[in-house]
Amino acid sequence: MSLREKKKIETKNRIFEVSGRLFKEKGFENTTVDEIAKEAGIAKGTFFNYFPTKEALLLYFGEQRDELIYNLIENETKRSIPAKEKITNLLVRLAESYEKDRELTKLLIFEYRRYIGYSGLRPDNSRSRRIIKILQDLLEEGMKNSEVKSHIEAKKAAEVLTAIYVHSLMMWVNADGDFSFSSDISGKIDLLFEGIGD
Amino acid sequence: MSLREKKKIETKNRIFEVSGRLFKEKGFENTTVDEIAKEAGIAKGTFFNYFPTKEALLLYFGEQRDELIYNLIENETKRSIPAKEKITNLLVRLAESYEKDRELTKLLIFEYRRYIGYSGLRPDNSRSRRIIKILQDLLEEGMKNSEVKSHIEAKKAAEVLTAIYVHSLMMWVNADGDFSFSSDISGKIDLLFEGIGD
DNA sequence: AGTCATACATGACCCTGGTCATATTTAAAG
DNA sequence: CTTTAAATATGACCAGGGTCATGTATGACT
Repeated sequence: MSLREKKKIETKNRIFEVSGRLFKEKGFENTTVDEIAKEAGIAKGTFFNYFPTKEALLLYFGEQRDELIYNLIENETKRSIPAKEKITNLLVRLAESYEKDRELTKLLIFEYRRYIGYSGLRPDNSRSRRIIKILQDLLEEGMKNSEVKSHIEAKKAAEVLTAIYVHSLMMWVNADGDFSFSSDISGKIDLLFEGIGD
Repeated sequence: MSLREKKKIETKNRIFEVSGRLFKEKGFENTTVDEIAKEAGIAKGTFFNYFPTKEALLLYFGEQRDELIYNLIENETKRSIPAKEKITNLLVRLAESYEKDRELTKLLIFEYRRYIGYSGLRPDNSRSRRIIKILQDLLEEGMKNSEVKSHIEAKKAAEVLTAIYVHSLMMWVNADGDFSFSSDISGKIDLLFEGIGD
């Protein structure tokens, strides 16, 4: 590893850490790129060598967290409990991981979407793709164990679960602890498993 | 109505119409407040007397459309067909109303979420509250007609339906006509009505 | 009709995200 | 060791959203 590579990694990390701190202190909008650069000890223009836009910091934050969480969670889904419980635990666990940095999480959820919406890029959307894949696998496993009806389309059901999760997460993040995510989403997953048609 | 009130309404409408046209032509980001103001025949600073931010145009656009659509749709739900079909028709109808202005819709969906996220207010959230209310009413009616299980919590089920709708709408808007919203959401509503647990 | 208060219009200015010509540092080649 | 190439750093500058001191138009009151 050359000096260049080493310094590059260090600088990027320093920018990332400084910005994370400032976002928590003052919020995303009230934090300027200029002050991030100053605190990180670089020129403002240099910032953009590392992150293409201010919002890209949020994406990076999301990526960093994802790597950590999904590995933990994928291990967890290997336990021998019914599919429904696994799914609920997974989604509750996911939500809990956001508790520590609630403000950043809120920003990530809302700004991330804005960024995608404006960029004109077809969102790779690997994040929700990944959740859907995990849920789909769990559902297919549940089919093998006769816990999930075998004729349903697992991908579609996984998309429904993802929709429930995302929507509930947004309500929860906004509610500032006014209700229990766990019992809220459990109730909704119950509805899906049991069905509401008479 | 004084001359002042009259001119105020006219100016606001003119700004709104001009901006709507420019957004379609060039996109939201590529349209500047300066050119909107010029085309509307006002000074740039005057624009902000009518709309607090550029993004507020999107919210206003959403409000205007809502008034139109919900009235049409509330009438439609009075027909005598099963609850499930009513719900599906409602959501498909809602989505179809966005077809004409797909790009604006995409922006509106994202911007609306951002607005909620940042408002710091407990979101009155009248938009999704309204959808949830309509869906809840439909579900309760379905309970009376033995089309929906009577022991379920209608509000929670309505929230699940809303989550499915919003998530599917975003996927559809992003997919640029790569799949049929109608059959996608019908399949998901089927899953919810039938249940996936074995 | 004249005066005063209020609402609205204006455009110069400010701030911030981002750009890019220029300078500096590091690594590779001879 | 010297030269060249590539990578990175810098800060002046630009564009666009938004602000606000100043000017103008309208309405209410006498």
